[in-house]
Amino acid sequence: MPMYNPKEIEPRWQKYWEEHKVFRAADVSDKPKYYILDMFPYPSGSGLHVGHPEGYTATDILARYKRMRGFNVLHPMGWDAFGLPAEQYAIETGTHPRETTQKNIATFRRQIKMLGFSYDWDREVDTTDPKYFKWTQWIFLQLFDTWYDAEQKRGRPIAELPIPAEVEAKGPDAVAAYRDGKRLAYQAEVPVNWCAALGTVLANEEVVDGKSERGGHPVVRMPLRQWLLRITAYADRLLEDLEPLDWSHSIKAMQREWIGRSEGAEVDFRLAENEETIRVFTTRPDTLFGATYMVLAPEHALVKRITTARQQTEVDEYRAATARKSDFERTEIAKKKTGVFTGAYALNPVNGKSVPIWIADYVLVSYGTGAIMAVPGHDERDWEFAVQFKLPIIPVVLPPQSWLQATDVYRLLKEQLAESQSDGRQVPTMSPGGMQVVQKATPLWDRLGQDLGKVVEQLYRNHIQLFSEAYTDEGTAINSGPFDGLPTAEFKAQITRWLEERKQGQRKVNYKLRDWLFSRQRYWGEPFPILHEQGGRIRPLDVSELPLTLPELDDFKPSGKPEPPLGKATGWVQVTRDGKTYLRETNTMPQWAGSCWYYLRYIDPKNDKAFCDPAREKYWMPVDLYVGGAEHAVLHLLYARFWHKVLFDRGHVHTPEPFQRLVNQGMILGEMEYTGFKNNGTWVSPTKETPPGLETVRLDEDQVEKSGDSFVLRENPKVRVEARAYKMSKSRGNVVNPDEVVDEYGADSMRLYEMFMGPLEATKPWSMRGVEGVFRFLNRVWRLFVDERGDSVKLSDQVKDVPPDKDTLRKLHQTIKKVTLDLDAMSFNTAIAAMMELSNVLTRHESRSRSVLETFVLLLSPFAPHLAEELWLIMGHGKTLAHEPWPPFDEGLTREDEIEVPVQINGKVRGKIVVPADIDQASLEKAARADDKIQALLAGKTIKKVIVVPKKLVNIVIAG
RNA sequence: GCCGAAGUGGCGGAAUGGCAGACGCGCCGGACUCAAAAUCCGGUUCACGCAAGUGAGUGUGGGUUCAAGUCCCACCUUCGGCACCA
Repeated sequence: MPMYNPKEIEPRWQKYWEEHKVFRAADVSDKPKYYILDMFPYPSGSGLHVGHPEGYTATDILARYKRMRGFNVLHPMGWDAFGLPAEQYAIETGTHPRETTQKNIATFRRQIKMLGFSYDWDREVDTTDPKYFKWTQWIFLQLFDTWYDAEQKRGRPIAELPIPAEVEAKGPDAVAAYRDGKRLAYQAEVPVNWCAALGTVLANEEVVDGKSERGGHPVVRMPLRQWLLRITAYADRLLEDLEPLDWSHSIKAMQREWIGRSEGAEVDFRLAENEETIRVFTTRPDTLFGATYMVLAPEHALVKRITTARQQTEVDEYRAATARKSDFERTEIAKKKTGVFTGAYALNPVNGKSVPIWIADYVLVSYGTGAIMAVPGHDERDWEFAVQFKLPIIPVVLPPQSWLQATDVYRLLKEQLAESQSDGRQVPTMSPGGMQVVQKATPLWDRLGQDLGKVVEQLYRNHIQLFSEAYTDEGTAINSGPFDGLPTAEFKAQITRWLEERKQGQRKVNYKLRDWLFSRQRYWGEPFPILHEQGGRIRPLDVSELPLTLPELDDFKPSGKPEPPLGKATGWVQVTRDGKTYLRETNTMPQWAGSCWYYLRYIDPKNDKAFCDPAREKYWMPVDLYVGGAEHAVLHLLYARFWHKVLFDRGHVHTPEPFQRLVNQGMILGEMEYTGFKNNGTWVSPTKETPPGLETVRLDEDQVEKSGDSFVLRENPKVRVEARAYKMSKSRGNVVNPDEVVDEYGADSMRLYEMFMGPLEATKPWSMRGVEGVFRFLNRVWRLFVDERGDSVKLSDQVKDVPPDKDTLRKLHQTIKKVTLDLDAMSFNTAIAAMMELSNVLTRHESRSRSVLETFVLLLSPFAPHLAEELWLIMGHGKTLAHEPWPPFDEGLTREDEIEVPVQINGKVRGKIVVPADIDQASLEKAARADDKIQALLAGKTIKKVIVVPKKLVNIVIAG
């Protein structure tokens, strides 16, 4: 009974591939290279998830395809194995994270191998392997040894940093401190997100809604000495170099937004009372004349010095309250603005007017200068604040009429006008605000020729308080002294020059991007290769001392204080060098570190002299295609690009960008679920906000039916039910385990289904029935070759050494063409559909041409490699098909002899004609007109126009 | 609120401005079978009709065009990201 048996076939071929090293990438080769990379996984304890193999299958298909197209393909896999869960588990059970990690890696490796991916396993990397993180530490030392030369726009060795004479004069300590302050890896006392439950500091991006991303524990802000990486120095280059990359528009947009470049000016406001100045950043220097107050962030250093005695208590209280709030709370309660007056005043540099200085938590200390000039007329936040605290509002930008006429003021006056013209009756009810508008408008009415537009404009100029919101776009300057009448852009340029001439301001570019908080108070991470001398001097380890491995610990429990657990390893921490005693850095690197450069290590994974051999780097880089989940759209990709640029500046890699093309696979959701709702036992339809406390009932597919736009209960069609697929999660119980799928249908079916579900980049629900569908397809393919009724596995008698008939040959070449073009476009689902069509055609034939079947196997082989290898073997080939040339197609053979062309009358299909494929335009029109049905419909009508699209259609336009 | 992606049969989805629904699932009918499963063949957007057919139809409303799922404008919904960034 030689049935298709993936359980037997698949392990056998996996063993063959491994033993024969079929997928080894040559380090040097005359062939063109193709580097195709997957985002390597974090080997979690729960094993592989069906989401992982989606991207891996896509890249594997392409890797196999590219090999057949004659490329030397680099397709590696590895493990991003440092991470919190293993340490969390160690804290709970005392198991060493290394042990947990190795176990998890073994599971992942087994699961990934079971799917038959063509990885070059000799290149496997593991970020927790000292042979690997030796070079992670080495790259950190490169960052430590680099400063950013803003003039040359590149990172340079710290030894080349010019030391100012006055620093030099203060001695070697001052010079060292100066250097340390310029390095790309530097220490600073920064307010960090301290998570007591995890016993660690989290990066901003690891904090979601004021809670830790992992575990959902509360997070508070506290100042701590930390390592930071000066990624902000590279902000401009990270932005500019994004442009030419072949990445999706949306990922580029997300990165751009994250970097958040904004152009504007820094302006200095002198204090009224003393010599202090407050520097603010603004993107709208053209609104300076409308600055009626200033706001400092509560944490701003100047607050202490400027607060007057009278306001002291209030300010202190406000500052204390702010410090207690997490970032989350600060934004949560953002609906209503809060703040207090400091008692101090500053002088507006453009007109010398005195403006009050407030503090408020809507100003962030970490952006710009931590202080703003408030222009309530033209900034929404300032408007709200000014209304709240009754601060003056001065309009300095005249909005266009289109905006003015969309305001409540305009609408109100218009209504008023209509009322009075109709019967002169008083408007029965009018708000006090409305009354005011009318009252202010009345004297203007006759003076401005009863022009409503002019009246509203005049009201805007003189009574801006009547309006309900700030106008924040560009317009024409008003109330701005000599600058009146200038359009915004021109004004900005002029005022910036004006400020620069008076040394009161300058052009300035700001970024949302912050320096990267690079240290963690954890055990399971790369130790920093840094020694601390008493007195604060730091000394990097020598390259020869790398790798610096982790000390063994008895327990991994956090101290509950911000001190990292490595501090417990006293023997490890104390070091003597050249007779001096040093303390090792006890922070460790974050999980991102290892993943920032792994793609380089794959190129030369065993090198112990360098992170990567330069000649090999030159051959393989950049990565031609990088595939992974969109969750890494910003951080991983931004961090990796940053490290790559530093390595580039320091001459270690030859491309400024690591990943030429990036594709994000979509998420795979659980199976579609139907949910009904019951209230006290009675079925109810869900509403927009379904009240809590309703009983939810999982419904079977045949209990529901479609009615209009929604699904309803079959037994009671008045009751709507919810139909949707959810994210897979343990708690929902809708997780699909690849082991089970492979066990039941085999790896080839799993692979094929993952690709057949829909476009790679789309989010799509899983369906076990769908897996069964592709499994049936593979069974049909098997039966094309093998007679299942025979006693042993051998080629079916129906396969004959005969040339194919014309139709089959055409279908074959059409399929080759379709599959080839679809692979190049990564449209895997339609390529599979094309192969299904071919197999459907072949199934119908009693006898099958051997040459057609051979070509078909080659087409199928990247998708279902095990089955394809087996069939190739059955056809009598002695070795793997992995390096067989990809079948070419003959364009001439794909063409049909006859085609069916629709004939339309006024755009509606009214008939179809069969004509020779190479028919000329005139004959096609003639044939269309000659068709019986068409003639009948045309009888007695006037033809206005005939459109003939060669080989496509004829459209006859008639009158009436 | 802002940015991005997407809305097509019962479901997943397919369609260089040129026959909407390829392919698969599900369902219906038939063949094979004592029967079932598996397999093979046929049908399957909806409405009306015995049928030939007719009409409607790609989130909604407008527009461009001989022709719109596809292009333009406005809006709605869902998903992803960002969110007091001055």
